[in-house]
Amino acid sequence: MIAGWEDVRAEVLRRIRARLWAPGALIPGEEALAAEFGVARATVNRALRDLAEAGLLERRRKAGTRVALLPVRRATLEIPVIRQEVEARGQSHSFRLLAMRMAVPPLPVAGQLGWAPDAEKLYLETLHLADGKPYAHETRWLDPAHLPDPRPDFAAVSVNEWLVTHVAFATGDIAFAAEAADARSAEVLGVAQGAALFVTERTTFTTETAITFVRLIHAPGYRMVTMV
Amino acid sequence: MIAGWEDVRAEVLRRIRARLWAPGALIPGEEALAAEFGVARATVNRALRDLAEAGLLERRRKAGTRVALLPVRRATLEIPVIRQEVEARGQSHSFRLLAMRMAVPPLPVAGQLGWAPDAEKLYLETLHLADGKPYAHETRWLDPAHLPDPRPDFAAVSVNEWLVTHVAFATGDIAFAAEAADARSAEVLGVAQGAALFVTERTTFTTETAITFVRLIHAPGYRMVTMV
DNA sequence: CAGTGGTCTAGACCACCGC
DNA sequence: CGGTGGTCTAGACCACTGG
Repeated sequence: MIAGWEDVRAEVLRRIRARLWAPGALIPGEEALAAEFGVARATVNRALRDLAEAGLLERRRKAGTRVALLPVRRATLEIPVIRQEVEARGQSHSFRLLAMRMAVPPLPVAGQLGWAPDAEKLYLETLHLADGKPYAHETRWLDPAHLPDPRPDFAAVSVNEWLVTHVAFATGDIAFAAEAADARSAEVLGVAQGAALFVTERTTFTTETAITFVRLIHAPGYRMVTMV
Repeated sequence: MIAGWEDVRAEVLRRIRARLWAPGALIPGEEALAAEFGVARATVNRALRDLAEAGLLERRRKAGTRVALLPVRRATLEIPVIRQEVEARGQSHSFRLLAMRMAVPPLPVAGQLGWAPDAEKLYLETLHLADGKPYAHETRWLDPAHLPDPRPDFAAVSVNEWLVTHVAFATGDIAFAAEAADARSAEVLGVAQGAALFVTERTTFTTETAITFVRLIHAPGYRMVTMV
């Protein structure tokens, strides 16, 4: 018995899996499916839209709905505040502010953020600890124009967390890579130079200008996991 | 003028950014917002549901809708077939099947997949090339029970691609990590042992049983990028 | 131009769960 | 228990775009 949109989705999914509807094939229109399942068209729409967002269907007006030829796997990553991430592992989080100074960012950084190439910005370096052991080495460039006049005490509240809770949500991009530990990260994290480390880079923009660029160099063994 | 659900979403987002609705605060109910914006409640619902999925709002029946205290950043990764990934970079994709044999998987692999610890499975090793240069080293364990009787010619069609197009869509998990190149990967990819490499691990299940476990060891310089 | 998906509406019922 | 979000319906109009 098909009642809700999740039932519709399940049935459509079954037909795709069973190859009743082969990859690339056109499936019946919303109206037809609504009639077949005995539900409203809006209910079918909800189900098909969900499958399309998952990458299993391709929908175009007038052209109809097709089973995706090469279903793109979409994985959703949750990127929590470091403190949450550490505490979720049952460890206690702490951090040390290693450096905070005004400086001119490297050209590639300034370029990506759309900052003037010789303008001084705030540079922050933080070591995050889990149960007192090095967890991640954070280096960050921050446009101080986005800070309130009495600057927040970043030795008490981590920059990461202050920004998340006090700066307007914005867009940005995230990149992941594997890098060999440089001298500084090796020293800070207590690993050998050249060790393979997982690096996260995030750029955050408000509607127009870049707020911050942060590199998070994770201690060895770090894995980023997601469910599909 | 607010007309569609995207307008509602934009306005709600504006109020969150402007801190008219502070983190943790209860926002008006759907009925109230619908009245204020002059739209149907379903339209408000669509907008708020979208923001909740994005991690900016927390919604609970009876409790109402609150602005998330620590907005979880959610990033959606698209994990294409390797051939698509390479071709999207404007390069030509090719591959070489380096090994294909029946063998007993290592205990951790068998364990994670729920396979009997001493059952033989199909082991496949593939080198993917972009413009003829090593792009990724793929090692895979595959349950041959999911293959048709005349086994597909994996020297002609990459395992990756055959599975995507011929095996029912399923669930699974994905993990990313940085690892030092072992002897084999170093040799195959033409890099020094110990080089920092980006590794993707995927486990794929049908409704009940595991189909395959694949490790993709990317050549140096690989970056996985996502937009938020 | 006509068919398909995208969306809106007004009203309704219901599941959940804080109070 | 009662309020809130979750969902369904029937009908409608519209945007897009393939033929």
